[in-house]
Amino acid sequence: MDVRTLCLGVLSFGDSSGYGLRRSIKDWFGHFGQASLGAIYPALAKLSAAGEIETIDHVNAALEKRVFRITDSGRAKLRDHLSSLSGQEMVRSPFLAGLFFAHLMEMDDVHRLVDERVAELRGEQRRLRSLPMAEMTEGQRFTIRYALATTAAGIAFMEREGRAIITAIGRERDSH
Amino acid sequence: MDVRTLCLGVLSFGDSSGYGLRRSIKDWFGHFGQASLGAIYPALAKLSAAGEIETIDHVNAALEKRVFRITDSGRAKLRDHLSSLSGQEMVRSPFLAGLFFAHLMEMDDVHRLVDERVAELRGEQRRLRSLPMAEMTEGQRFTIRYALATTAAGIAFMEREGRAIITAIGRERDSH
DNA sequence: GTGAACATGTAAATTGTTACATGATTAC
DNA sequence: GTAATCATGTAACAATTTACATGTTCAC
Repeated sequence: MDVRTLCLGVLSFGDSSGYGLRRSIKDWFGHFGQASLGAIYPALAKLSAAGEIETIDHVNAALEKRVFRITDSGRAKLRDHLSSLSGQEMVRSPFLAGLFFAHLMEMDDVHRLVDERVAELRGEQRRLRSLPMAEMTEGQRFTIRYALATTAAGIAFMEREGRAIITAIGRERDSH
Repeated sequence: MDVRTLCLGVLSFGDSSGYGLRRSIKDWFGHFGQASLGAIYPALAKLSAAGEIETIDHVNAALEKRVFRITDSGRAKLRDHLSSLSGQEMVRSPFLAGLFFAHLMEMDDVHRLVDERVAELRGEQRRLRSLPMAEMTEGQRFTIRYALATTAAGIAFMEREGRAIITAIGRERDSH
């Protein structure tokens, strides 16, 4: 799902500003997609030009704020994208990349990487648990349970082996 | 890790052609990074221009094949990149995106998505298990165990809830 | 009053995907 | 002979990141 579709996805639940979209994408979609502001605003411009979203007039002189609403054409486009999704997952993990090349790194950096990963996992767990599951559809709850299951497995693994790998890498280094 | 660094990473283990790099990245780094041929060849051109890799002369008139070798400067660059890695992970999951918006999809598409995800997970598990862990460094083995742990959690979850979610979404749809 | 969060946008640069274009080798 | 795999590269296009540039509102 690219940024354009992610935006349509959020807007299918209700109107939002560009800035609000960033928050929503981070908070609700964090476990399967992400988008930065610099990608969102151009995406919004393209969606507007294509008539898939429209700007809602809105009374606020001081704070410059544009609110967007998805159109019927936009809803159709979203459905369109959904029907062509695949089951693949793309993971980019600087953490695992670092560990894979730990033999070329400073021990301090390896240590930091492990600590950061644990913090990230716990943060993700917190985010997922704070989502209002009671108000969600079956599909939405499913994605959260799935993400919680893999996150929990990551945390359990790190708790079991996170400390040990540091000393193991150190030992391996000494023996060469 | 971008494609340039991924290439340097493979080449730090031994010489390779552009085509061979694609295979190696898929087979060894599949759990933390990916790169297509259309990205690898331009990356190789840039690395050559920067003197971080060099072409090895090589006797084969018929089959056009260039073999690359990492230089000292390339090894330094790789170490450089490694020291600035972070513990974040970026996941792009069309599968979870689809499930999140299952209420807008055809049931057939949801079904297909679930089946594809299970197949992907099993394929990934097979790939990870086929890697020669005995010949690897501690860090490399760690990345494989970590990936196996999260993959196994994904498979277990799908086996537990994969069938049920289809019927649950169907029920939810009927009741509205 | 100060810092965080809210708010919008542009632009340069980089990055990457997909398709095109071509041809050799290997195993069945 | 034919399909898969090996092999290199380009080009059009799409997408994204990061930094720049500016200003408001709110809570402490």
